[in-house]
Amino acid sequence: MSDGQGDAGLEDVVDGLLEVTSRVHHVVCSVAARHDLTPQQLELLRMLAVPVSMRAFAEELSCDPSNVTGLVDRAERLGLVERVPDQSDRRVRILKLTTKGRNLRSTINQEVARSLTNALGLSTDDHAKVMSVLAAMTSATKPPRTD
Amino acid sequence: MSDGQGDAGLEDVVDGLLEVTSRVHHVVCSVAARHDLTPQQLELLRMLAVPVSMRAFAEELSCDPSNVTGLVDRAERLGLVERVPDQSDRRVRILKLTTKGRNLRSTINQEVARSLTNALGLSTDDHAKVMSVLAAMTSATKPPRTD
DNA sequence: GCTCAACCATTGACTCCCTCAAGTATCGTA
DNA sequence: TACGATACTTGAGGGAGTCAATGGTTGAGC
Repeated sequence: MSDGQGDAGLEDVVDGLLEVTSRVHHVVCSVAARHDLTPQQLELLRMLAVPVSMRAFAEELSCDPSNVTGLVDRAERLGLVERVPDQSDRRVRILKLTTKGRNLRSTINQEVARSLTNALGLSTDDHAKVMSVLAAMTSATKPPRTD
Repeated sequence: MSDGQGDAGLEDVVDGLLEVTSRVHHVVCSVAARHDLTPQQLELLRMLAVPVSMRAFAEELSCDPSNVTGLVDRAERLGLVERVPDQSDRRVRILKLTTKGRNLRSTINQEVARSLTNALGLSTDDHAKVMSVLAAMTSATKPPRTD
């Protein structure tokens, strides 16, 4: 519509991408709600496959460290995660899932996979083709630079 | 890892999907921040291509109507949107972009498209292949049922 | 025509998410 | 040992979101 015809399909790709993103978000919220979690708490569980420091976690999330404090406060209150003091540096707290947290993480991962499959019809698609498209997108630039 | 080999690739597809979703979200937040908007305000602009009632908007967003009130309050304060009383039903307020809102919407759409292209390497991909994958996902089930 | 249930939008109370600015404790180094 | 960096926390403040309750409006039945 705007300039030529070179990018004829780009607008559609962008719209499709945003639509898919919206559906994924919807699925994630729905699974989270089922377990009385916020989407952020669910994301915290997903990211804690391996213990990390508060600092490292804030960087992975690209957010302020003080935000992680609050996030972890609430997750700790739910008994999902614990702060373990680092042996070599007493300033550092290592975030680790509790047994309850690990179990919930596993359950949630399964439910997210199943719900996404239903919501997006993943099972009826050619996984290889889908993967190649997704892989191309995520490998384009390693750091999530936005511009 | 879990059961057989039938779903061998599903876990990877899910992970890839969540990774792409995360990157898209990051891009959207970044574009929004550039214009002193929250991601939700940006989404509001995107969705208001055509005027709708508060009620209809809440349904599109799958959220409580009172949330829309707040969202629109802030957008109105920024001069991006206005509430127009409906002629045929005086309970209803129609949401309409102002000229400023329409201009910003257009700018933002371009910026989102450009940033997504950069962040996900869309330009180097085969648009047709990407579109066919995205279309399959969004057409799988019309209503965004999550389960 | 009048009444009453249903409906649209708003308000207030509450929680979570998030950022920024300060503050505390610890580390590493000179 | 003193000092600048680093890791985390705290407090203030605002947006996002839900729920319950309220006011104005509509529409259907009597």
